[in-house]
Amino acid sequence: MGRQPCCDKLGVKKGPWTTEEDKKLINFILNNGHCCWRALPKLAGLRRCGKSCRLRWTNYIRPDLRRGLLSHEEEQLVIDLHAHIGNKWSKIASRLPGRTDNEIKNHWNTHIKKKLVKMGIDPVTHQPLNQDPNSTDNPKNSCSVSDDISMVTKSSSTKNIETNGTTTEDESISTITDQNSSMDNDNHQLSNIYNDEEFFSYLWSDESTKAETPWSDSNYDVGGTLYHDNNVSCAGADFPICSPERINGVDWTFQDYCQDFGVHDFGF
DNA sequence: AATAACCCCAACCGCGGCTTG
DNA sequence: ACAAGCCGCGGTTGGGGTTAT
Repeated sequence: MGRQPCCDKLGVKKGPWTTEEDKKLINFILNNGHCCWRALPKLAGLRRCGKSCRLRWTNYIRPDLRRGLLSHEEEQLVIDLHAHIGNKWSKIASRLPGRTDNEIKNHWNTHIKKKLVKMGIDPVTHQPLNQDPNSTDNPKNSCSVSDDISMVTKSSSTKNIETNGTTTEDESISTITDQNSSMDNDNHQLSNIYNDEEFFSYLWSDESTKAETPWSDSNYDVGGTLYHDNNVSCAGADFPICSPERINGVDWTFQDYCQDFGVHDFGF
């Protein structure tokens, strides 16, 4: 009955990944994809459990990741999405290309949360801290916050966030869009997301996946049919290279990604 | 210079939903 | 139908790095 055990708990390594382990993981996934996380460690010669490999790949190694702090616009988007859907980090991350749920969660807990509290905003309800969360009063009367955050707060506080997963939309999204109207091209993607009225119904639904992110947008699906364009030879092996992807107005290739987060150290 | 306090984030843990046999 | 296991998600933590004293 049932499946085989996921992994042999005995002899499974824990803790920080070494460069050597990363190299093995990258080499294996680039050559074979990650069709099955359970089998991957053994096939790749890693003494890790599949879960750990998946985490390492999705949160750190994945070539489409953007490193570094979240931009101001990304931060605003996170705040607004959080006001709508709460701690659905994976869904929030699906709207920030190159960002992981773990990264956003960390950023929320270490930066945004504190920032909101400092501004007198409850990071859970997105209401002013001294105001009854159920109240529909205009928060502007009871709270003074910075322009950026107050805009977000205003938008979220004029909305009924219900626990059953439905919400009554109003002009809040366009409010934010107005604010973003002065953004440069790099930020248009984000403002478009704000402006996407269908987006929030997408988020509420179970249909939402990461299918719209650049990563799973076919170009980076190493588990499937991807790397269709070119190959590059390295250390006697052919590594597939994806088509350039446009993120925030910049054309990226797999090599760019690798260089950006240091995979060149592995010999790519 | 030493050390205490704080910050940050990679990685682990546990749970729920889904899949498999 | 059901038990066992996988996968993905959100919460939490440990330790390295940084700043303050």
